Amino acid sequence: MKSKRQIQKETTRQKIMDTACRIYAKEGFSASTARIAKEAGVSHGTVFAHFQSLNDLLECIIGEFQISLAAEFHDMAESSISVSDFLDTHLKILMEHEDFYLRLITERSLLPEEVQYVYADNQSAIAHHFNLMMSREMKNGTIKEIPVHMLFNTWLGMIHYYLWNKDFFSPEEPVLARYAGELKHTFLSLIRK
Amino acid sequence: MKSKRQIQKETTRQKIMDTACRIYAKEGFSASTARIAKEAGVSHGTVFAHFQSLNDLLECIIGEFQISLAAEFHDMAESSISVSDFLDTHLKILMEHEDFYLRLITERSLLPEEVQYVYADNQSAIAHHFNLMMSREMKNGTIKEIPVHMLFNTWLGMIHYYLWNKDFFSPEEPVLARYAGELKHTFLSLIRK
Amino acid sequence: MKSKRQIQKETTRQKIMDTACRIYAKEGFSASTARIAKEAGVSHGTVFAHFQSLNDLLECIIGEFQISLAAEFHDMAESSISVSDFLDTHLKILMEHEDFYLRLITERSLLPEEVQYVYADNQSAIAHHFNLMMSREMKNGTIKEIPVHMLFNTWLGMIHYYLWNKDFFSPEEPVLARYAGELKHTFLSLIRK
Amino acid sequence: MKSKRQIQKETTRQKIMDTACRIYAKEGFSASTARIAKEAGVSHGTVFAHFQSLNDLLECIIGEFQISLAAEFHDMAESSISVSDFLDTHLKILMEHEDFYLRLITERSLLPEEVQYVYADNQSAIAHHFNLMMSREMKNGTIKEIPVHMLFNTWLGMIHYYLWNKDFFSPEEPVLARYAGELKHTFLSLIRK
DNA sequence: GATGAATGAGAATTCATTCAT
DNA sequence: AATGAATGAATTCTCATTCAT
Repeated sequence: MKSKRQIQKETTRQKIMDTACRIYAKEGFSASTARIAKEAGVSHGTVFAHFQSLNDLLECIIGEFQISLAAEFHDMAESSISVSDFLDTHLKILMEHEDFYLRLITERSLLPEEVQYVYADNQSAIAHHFNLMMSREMKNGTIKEIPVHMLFNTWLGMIHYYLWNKDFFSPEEPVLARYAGELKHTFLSLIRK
Repeated sequence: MKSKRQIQKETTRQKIMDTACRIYAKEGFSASTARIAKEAGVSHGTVFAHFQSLNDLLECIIGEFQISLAAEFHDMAESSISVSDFLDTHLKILMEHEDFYLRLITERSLLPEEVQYVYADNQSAIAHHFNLMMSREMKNGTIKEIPVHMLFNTWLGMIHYYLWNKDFFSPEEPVLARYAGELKHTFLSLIRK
Repeated sequence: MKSKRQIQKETTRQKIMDTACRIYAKEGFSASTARIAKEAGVSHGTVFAHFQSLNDLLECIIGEFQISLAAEFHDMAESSISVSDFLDTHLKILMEHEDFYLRLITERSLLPEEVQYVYADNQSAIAHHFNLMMSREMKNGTIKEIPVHMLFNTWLGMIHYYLWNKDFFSPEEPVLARYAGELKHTFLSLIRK
Repeated sequence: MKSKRQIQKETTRQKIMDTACRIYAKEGFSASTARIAKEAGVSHGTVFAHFQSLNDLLECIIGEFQISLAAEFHDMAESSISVSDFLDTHLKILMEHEDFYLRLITERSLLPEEVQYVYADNQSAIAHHFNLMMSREMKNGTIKEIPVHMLFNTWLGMIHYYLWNKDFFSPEEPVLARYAGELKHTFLSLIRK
């Protein structure tokens, strides 16, 4: 059982992470630690009482995000049998985290190196599921014979392209929700024999 | 006819732009104005004598870049008849400017909003050429019946995906040169009936 | 008789002081209170439960150090008859505490004013012994007729000079151990008629 | 001939250095750059426009100080023939810079390493003059046969001891002025046969 | 037109100290 | 008595921008 103080600590830490996450999602990773502290309702020093450095904060936030994504993807892999289901679920998961995911892919270069590895690891987990499924379909002869990694890159490329150009495609509302159908349909048309 | 002074002014302006362009391509858009001035061999103040602000400088540089890209694309459109040729030329043009183009798409969030419109405008010029060609091919029945704008987004999505993940795909040497063949081949396989 | 709680309190207090002393000797007085608490195995707050402030801690530590030095000097005074013995013992005592003593004299400016008085008091105790002995020798006609306080200042000046320039004279190993003989010999040569 | 701006620049730089020097002499090297800027009547940023970093400022200030001391010592070496003259001049030079010199020797450990070499270099220049003179005297048989480097260390040890204990010996007025005579007399008595 | 010294508003980070638990 | 999370002022340093020369 946790003591009151442990709970308080965890609460504060989570408050900082949530606030940072929200601000990063809304305005990007260049938000200052002072800004985050203020918005989280804690002192500037408190941020550094919980995180060694800004990099550490970023690592934790992005790590947590990736872990939660990975968990969702894992569940997805179990349940989704058809390619169509898979793409639906993939899009659905990304849609639920669109803002933050968008920042992650558009501002990746601003982030410390360590964080980027976390990202890469996670992507390859998804790729693995994707590839297994596509290989199966290919054997069944329902889709074209194209190296599976290229199929994955094409699919993710399409999604990222829409996210990346969100302000062009859908400045106000979420892009993925709006174009999910079209994306999936196009991809399926492309891979179909 | 231009006075000597006007020529001098133009020369200085171009020197600043060229230097900034080179530095941005090499090290990203976080390079400081002082750094650019020094490398261009002019005083720090001169940068602001020619450009109202850093944003203005960025706008000009990126605008110029897009215009030059657009010009190259225009020439391309004339000469390239087949889809295969078109993709080759598109890749070739991007390959020639890979460094700067990569910075442009990976660090876009650092750039002022105004710049982003410039970018969009240009992309649609390319899209126009692309769409014309694809429509023609579709009529000829050589490729699948898929909305042309989706084909364009898929193609550009693939290219950007490789650029954006350069550090994963090809950290040392240019990505596009290395994967141009695979990209083109995959795309052609996908759109073929 | 002390209650268990009082004993515990005293133990903790001493643990903090010992740890601080060790850290200060090794790394200087800029060590943080958090660092000391951690190394002592107590919470950061505990340091301030035992000492009103950092200054208070420093005062206590340095006070204790001086008292222990004074006690050792007192014993020395009893047993050492000749000047040569006296100098030997003086050096021996300082050698045993070289690290902390060195920090004390090289980083004195970081210390609170109050501490500096503690230091002064102790030095005069040593001076007293020194002076008694030198006066006796002077009467015996074995050494030059020079005001005893000047002899003391010369002697201590020499020692401090070597400590203060330790990084020049003997960066790795203890300075005093290395130069004790030379120091003593020189001083004796100087005061001899 | 210097332009107005060059003069202005030099003036500002010197103003910062002079102010820093004054503050350091009065209050020690822990004075903040903001404090120095304010007192010098310039913006905080200006300090860093003239000096790359705090370390750089310190290096410049201490370097300049040592150079000026070295110059004075050099002149001294020419003119002072007797040991007595030498000691007088040495004391006189130090007396003229007592405050800063005192900070330099009492807070040396707080200073960046690079600075410490500057200090060491200068000391050895003085030592060289001192040793030449003492060797000569020793040959003449007017003083005791003691290794010259030990004589130097004893002399400098005495001076530093008085400076270091200034608050004990002479808290209000300069120490060296007050004790110069006694210091010189004692040293001469000690080295005389 | 070009200069470059000066600006000052931030940035991340540290640390002695407090106080509710 | 001991805890340790929270504080916030202070630190060095960066950088786009201005303006007198």
